[in-house]
Amino acid sequence: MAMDKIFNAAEAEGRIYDAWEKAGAFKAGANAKPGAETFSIMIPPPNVTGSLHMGHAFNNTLQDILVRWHRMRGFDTLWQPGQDHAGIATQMVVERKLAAEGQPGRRELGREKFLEKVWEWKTHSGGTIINQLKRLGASCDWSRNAFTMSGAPGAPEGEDGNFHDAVIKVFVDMYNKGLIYRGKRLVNWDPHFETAISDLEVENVENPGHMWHFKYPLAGGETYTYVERDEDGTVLFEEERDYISIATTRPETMLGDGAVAVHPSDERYAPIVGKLCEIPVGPKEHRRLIPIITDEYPDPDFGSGAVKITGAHDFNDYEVAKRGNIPMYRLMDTKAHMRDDGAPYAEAAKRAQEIANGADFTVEEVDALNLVPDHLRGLDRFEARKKVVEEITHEGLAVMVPENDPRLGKAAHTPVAPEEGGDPRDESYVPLVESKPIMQPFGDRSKVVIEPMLTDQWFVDTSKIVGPALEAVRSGETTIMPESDRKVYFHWLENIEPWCISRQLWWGHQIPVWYDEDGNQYCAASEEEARAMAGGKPLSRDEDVLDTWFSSGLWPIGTLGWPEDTEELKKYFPTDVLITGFDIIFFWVARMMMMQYAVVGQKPFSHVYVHALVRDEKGKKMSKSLGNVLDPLELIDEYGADAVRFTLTAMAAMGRDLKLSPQRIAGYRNFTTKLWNAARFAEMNGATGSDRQVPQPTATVNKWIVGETAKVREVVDDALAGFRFNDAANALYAFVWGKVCDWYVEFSKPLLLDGDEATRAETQATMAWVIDQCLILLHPIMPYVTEELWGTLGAREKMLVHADWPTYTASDLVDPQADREMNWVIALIESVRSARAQVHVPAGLYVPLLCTELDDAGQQAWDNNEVMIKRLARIESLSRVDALPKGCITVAAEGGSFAMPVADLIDVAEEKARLEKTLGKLEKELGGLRGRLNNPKFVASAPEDVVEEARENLVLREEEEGKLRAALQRLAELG
RNA sequence: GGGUCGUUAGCUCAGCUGGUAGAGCGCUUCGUUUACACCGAAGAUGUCGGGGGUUCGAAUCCCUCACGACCCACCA
Repeated sequence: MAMDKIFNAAEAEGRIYDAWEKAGAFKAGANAKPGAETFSIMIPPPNVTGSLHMGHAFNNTLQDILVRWHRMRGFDTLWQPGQDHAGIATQMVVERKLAAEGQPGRRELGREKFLEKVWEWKTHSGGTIINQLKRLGASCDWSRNAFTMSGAPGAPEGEDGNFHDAVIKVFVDMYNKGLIYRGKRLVNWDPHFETAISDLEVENVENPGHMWHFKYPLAGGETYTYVERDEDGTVLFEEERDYISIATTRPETMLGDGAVAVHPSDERYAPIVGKLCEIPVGPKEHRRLIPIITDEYPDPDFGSGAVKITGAHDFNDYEVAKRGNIPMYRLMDTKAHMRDDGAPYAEAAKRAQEIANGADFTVEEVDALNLVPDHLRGLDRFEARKKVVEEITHEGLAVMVPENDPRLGKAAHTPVAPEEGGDPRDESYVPLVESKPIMQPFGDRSKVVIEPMLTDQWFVDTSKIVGPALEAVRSGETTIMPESDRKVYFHWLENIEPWCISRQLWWGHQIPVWYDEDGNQYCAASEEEARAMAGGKPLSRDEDVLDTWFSSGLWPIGTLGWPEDTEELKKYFPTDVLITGFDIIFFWVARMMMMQYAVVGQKPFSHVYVHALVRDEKGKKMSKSLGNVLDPLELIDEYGADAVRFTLTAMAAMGRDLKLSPQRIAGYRNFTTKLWNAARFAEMNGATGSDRQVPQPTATVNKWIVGETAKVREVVDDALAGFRFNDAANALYAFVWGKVCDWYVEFSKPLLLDGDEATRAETQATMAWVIDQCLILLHPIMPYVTEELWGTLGAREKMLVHADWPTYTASDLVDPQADREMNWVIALIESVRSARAQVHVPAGLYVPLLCTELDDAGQQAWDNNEVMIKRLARIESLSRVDALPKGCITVAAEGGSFAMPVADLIDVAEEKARLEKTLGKLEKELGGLRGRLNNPKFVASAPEDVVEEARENLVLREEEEGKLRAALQRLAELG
């Protein structure tokens, strides 16, 4: 049956993938040689909510290449797939779905019912990305597909793995070792999802904002002399003040101030340190007084040099408050609305005043106090901010400056006229509100401003487990590529902060800690155990679940059955390579390193290959909001999975962003077509069904291509071994297109069509073998076309996916004689074609070739390859002559001089120009060579082979130069 | 503010441990020769960001400047 002219990817891909799966081709250990080494890769588990994007396509293509390559080489290979339960993302998706369907919401359903809904959703919609990965051609062992919530309470049938057991066991063990603790800390609070999140889940974004300046009046109307001096102590400014000036970007938090801090060395405020000042907001009759304290934190050169301390709503203030035993008043609820609980303001303020005056207090008591004035209670924090600013300004306690004060910036704001007070000096004074960019923290999923919040959370004491993770990379036990990411890894781990692992969500691994009535903790793998520990006291379980990354941190062991001592764990752990994007080095890579060492005392993987981000053709990050997203599935539909994979591979140079354009993919789709047609040519000429033996041909071309094949095999193996995926892809592209298609197929035509029986048979066998080698070597990158051709071109014992990867070497198969000869032939053909084209000899015209001199090697090369040269260079005949007739175009070859007598065809001036141009280039080269060789220092200090090479080069170039000059000479005689 | 990376042909990028610059796309001219027009043949284009230095020799190593990107960070 005749083959089509192109590969029908859309038709073939599904069929081929099914065949692979049916054959169990991807199963762990499939195609392993007896006693083989193992090779294992853990897939970075995509979120169950995820769908395949370009980053996944890239990431998984690279993994698949390594996996297929090892599997073909006979390793005992495992590519472990699975999904992550993705706490926040999944809970969000299900809640949205419930809302869209008009079903009862999460809170109405209650925890248990809601979780049922999540599992339901997971069962029906959680497999999307698996099918998408299959379309890419990912050869994961799907029979082992894992899920980070498998085996959790409430998990339905089919989700009965033991990942949950692993997570719980790790928590309990770490708790017992003192590596996990609970405490009231200031954490990043996401008011949208109403949960704590870790530092890593916060994105700091610069936005235009304001900084207000307010006056905190001194208690009892006290005054002091405020003096500013320059470095020499000269007085710049001096006035009597009854207030201290405070700058803030968050006026609403003033309600929770516990103190005002100045730097101990700041002489401006020295007279008032230790005194009390008044928070200029809230009901007048209950104005709170707070102490002015000293702390190293305030920078005297920034703003007024005085900082308000709100320990419960700012990370810096929190530290200051801890140092100074300043009460931390929490102002907001879980939605970041101003608190609306507890006693009325007057009562709370009274107690706060006692504390400010020195009364003893506890953290719990302070946290219970609601210092939000009654009329602000329940307001959104931004609403409250507006009100606070208004009230203070109206009262005349904003710092006033002239309208033209540079600090005001360009942004106009309506000055609020003071009802009383204000600055008496000039009516045109306005409140000092600086417009400036402010760094604000946002939740990476909610996109809502994060609120620092004082809450009880669970933490991993990372400082205690970070050591081995650092040491492993320092010592090279685990390597991280590229180097720059290794530095990033170190930098982060060397400055590691405690990891907040509790989330106020429902979808996740619930923390295995129970409390009795007195608040004592019982950490155990089950409620029964906890109860036993508590001596039968009534217990209630901690409501929180664990950060998703806590469980994905256990991915390498959890997917292999730990804590059970499984065969797989013994065989495939530690894994060999982790391939991942730089964006999750901290989230995932670093945590896996820490956790695996903490739990099983071993590295999770030997190599980490960090790849770049896929961007659009303009270098922009692909994002839905920008609308520049390239959907890998659409691209696969249009160009085929092989083209998409090859493109990503060819562009996978380490360390840089990868800008993807459809045009590029089309180019590699053309490459698959090229390969297809080479195979088609082979098939049409009976060059199929290689018997897997390396051919031992006699014809030079055949010897040559066998050697070229061996060379590229070595290049590909070396490249893949070094994770230089692009080098492998480019070498194969150059070989298949540039060597096999451009030359070998062309050379073979006269042999196959007109050669004698033996030559034909030999060429068929060689070509069949070469094409097979192309398919084998390309298979890891382009699995579909290659598998299809493999099946088409012969009856095989095994599918290509399990074909034996070759081990022949260049030193075995390269015939230096054949190599030289073919290079000579190719150079001659190229020279003839070039000369013809430049003087416009009609492309189809066969012309005679004259030869004035030709050495033995050249003669032999000609004789061995005459038919091929004649065909490809369009030569009619070769004759030896003593002198060239007038009007020739000359062609130089190593060891020979050729010419084409085409006097009636050529334009003398054009030919002259051609020769001169060539000569010009040559001369430049000669100049460089002579310059170097005439330099005694070069000859003395350069390595011998370099000098030798230069010498040889010089001889060759000079020979060429001579021929060109002779040709010009003849031309001159003609003209 | 700290860190990392980048600046090479019109575009997108390769160039490992220094030996004198490459690929793909695009462009120009020619071509339908029995694998392929998703093709073939022949071409053109670079003071390798600027400036110093080390070296016989630097796109490649060092210093410096400029521009760009990304990551981290508490300046109220």
